[in-house]
Amino acid sequence: MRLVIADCTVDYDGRLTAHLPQARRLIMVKADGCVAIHADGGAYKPLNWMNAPNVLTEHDDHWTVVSPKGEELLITLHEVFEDTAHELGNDPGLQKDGVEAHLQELLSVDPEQLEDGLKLIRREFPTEVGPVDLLCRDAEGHTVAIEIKRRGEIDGVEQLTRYLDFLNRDANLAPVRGMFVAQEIKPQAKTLANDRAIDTQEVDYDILRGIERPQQKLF
Amino acid sequence: MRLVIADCTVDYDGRLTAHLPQARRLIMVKADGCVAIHADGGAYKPLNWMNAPNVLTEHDDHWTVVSPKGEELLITLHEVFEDTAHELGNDPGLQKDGVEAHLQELLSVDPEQLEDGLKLIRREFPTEVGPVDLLCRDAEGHTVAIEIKRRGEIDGVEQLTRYLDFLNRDANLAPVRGMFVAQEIKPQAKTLANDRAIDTQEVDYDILRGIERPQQKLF
DNA sequence: AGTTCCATGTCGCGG
DNA sequence: CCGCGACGTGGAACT
Repeated sequence: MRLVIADCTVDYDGRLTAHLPQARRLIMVKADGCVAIHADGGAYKPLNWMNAPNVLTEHDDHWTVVSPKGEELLITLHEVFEDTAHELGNDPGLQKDGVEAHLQELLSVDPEQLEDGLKLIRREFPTEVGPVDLLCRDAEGHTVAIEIKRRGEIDGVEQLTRYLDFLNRDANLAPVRGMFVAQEIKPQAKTLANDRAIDTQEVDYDILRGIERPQQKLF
Repeated sequence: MRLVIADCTVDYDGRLTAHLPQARRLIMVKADGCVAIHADGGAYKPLNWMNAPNVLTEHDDHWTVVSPKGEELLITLHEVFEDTAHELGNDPGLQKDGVEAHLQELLSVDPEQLEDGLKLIRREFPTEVGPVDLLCRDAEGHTVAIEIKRRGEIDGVEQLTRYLDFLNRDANLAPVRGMFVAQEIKPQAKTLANDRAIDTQEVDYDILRGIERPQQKLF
């Protein structure tokens, strides 16, 4: 990884056209060839960047970075204050916990957490417009399509609505009702779901995780 | 901006729980207090980060970064290879061109680029489910709701469909037809729009921009 | 390669 | 401060 601190001007021409006036910034060049221009604020997002793969060419007072997709970055260097490089090696990578896949897994193990008598038919049940997170049968034998999100927003309700449209065309499954499940459901999403007779339910990840391993709670 | 190259182990506990095994990485601390842990690849996104505001506390062999929202980052330093700091000052910021807002502006000036006889009623016409980009009246006096995207995908068609639902409940406006406009419309979006009797139209940003300043083209 | 959907999305704007 | 939509979204999983 190469780190350059410099007064620079930057021009980007690709998916849009953008320009950075002269200022002191960090230019980061990673081993995979990607380039990022950072200011001293604005979270982790750079002001400007080029994703790998790229061809970086250094001239006297400017660099050009060109991607095979026709994007181009021109970095004009007015004064360089530091220019260092370090071998970091391959990173073992991030281990995550607590995302949607895990929520889905927890609920597929025990759908009754959502409603008494609910039994899993299939996880990731395929339809022509994509897979339904959980397809279940309720206590009365009716089919229930369940969409799971970490955060329930209007898009998720639309997605479930499309699934329901298609599922209800299948005489073996119809009538199919919908259930929208998330750790947190936004008011607008709740309203839209209601309007379409889709049940909504908020779930607590920590409680579900606890339920998954009840033996750990005995002591 | 402070740049540290070090062998480190990182634990994050916040919106999710995550862990980074020991490896050599860049730790970037910006003036606003945000922290990012970068590997030597993976585009501009860091492996792990904390957005400002934060409290960073340095101990002998580890740092803790705590945000007021209850997120926490623990960086254990095994060996430090470089630790530098630079004053960058405030950045004048990025100047952009070519995004949706600009497309909307160009088309609002001259809706006839989309269809002969089309007249603007209002830009960002409000409905209960959000603002319609352009509301127009066509040559026959009928209302047309126009949704503009840079890239036309299925979500945009859904969005326009919701607007049409609500607009058509207004007796002063109904019947309202829809037009979906983008620089590029994906096949699936086109199919869905067709199925719902929504016109689709692809526009060329450069041509529109040229049309906006016809006087410049006279010479 | 093309498409879909998730994300610790981030960012900016309007209420 | 929250809600909502755009983003040069990026990235992964799947067809």
